[in-house]
Amino acid sequence: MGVPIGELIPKKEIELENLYGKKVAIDALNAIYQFLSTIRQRDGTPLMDSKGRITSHLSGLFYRTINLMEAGIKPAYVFDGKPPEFKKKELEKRKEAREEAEVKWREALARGDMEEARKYAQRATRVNEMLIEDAKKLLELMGIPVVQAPSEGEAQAAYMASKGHVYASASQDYDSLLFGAPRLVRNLTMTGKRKLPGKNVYVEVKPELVVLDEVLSSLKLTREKLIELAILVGTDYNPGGIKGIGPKKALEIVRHSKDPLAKFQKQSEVDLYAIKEFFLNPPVTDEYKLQWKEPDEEGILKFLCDEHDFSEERVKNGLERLRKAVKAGRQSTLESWFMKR
DNA sequence: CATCGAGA
DNA sequence: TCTCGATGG
Repeated sequence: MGVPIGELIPKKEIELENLYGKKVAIDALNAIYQFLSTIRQRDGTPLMDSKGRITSHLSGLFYRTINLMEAGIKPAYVFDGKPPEFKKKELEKRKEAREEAEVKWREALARGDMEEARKYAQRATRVNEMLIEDAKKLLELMGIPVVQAPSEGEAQAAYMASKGHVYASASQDYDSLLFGAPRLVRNLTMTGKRKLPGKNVYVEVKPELVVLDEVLSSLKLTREKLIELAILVGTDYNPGGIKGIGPKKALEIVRHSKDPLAKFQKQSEVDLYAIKEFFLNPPVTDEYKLQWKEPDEEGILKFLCDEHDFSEERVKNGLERLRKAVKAGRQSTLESWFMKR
């Protein structure tokens, strides 16, 4: 699940309003996972239509995207392409963890322990091709740009941000910083009240802004050194990192060593230099169009209500808000265009 | 995640 | 008007 360097990263809480008028590239899979794991009943069952097809992600995408648009934020969703070969190990590890969680989910259900059941159900969250296709279809109907990354979505989002085509990359993970995103927004798809795991306590979750330059200057590192640090503590491509090395130690090592990967390469099964190269120069594409169009309201009603049993009243209400938000966005884009001259 | 409505 | 728990699909 991304790089465990959160404790080293300076970040500042912001308000949604601070992102008014900004375009952001959202890591679609990251968002979909969040929706799938949080939008559930208390026993952990996800939302489903009458045919048993999961709809939690559609609900989350639909309402959250509308809320972002209403806040004047223009989201583009970036979907993963083919994962790099050296991610296989991590993907297998995740699959095993999910299968284990699924067993525990069933056990907790049988005991009638709903709290535990929900916890493990969340961990058992799986994303398949069908879910992705449905998500893309909904976003396209909504007139929201869908970007297909050749490889990692985070890398593509970072590229778009570094080009200045979007203000920031949005994800829970810090990987896009390694990929060179000048700005990262966290908590964009899960802002609001959230239950703390374990305790029955709710906290207000606000979006966080992470600025790459500030990260680097506060840690006194270059981006290359930050990548090396990440590789020492573990990335999706070398899960677990180097045994016995946590963020603190890793920071010392990369600060003082010219080539920190060298002495750890022999005790590592994976090619650490290949990982570094991947973070520095990931496959990305220029083939994307960032255009927010009028939603296809009839298509959305057909898709969400007829096919997936959403409430017509709620969807129509959402569409009304979306239509207004798109119009307001147009207006503000036009204004700023005239302001520049 | 979101919305909704009951009850303070 | 606000908070909270249930429900949505």
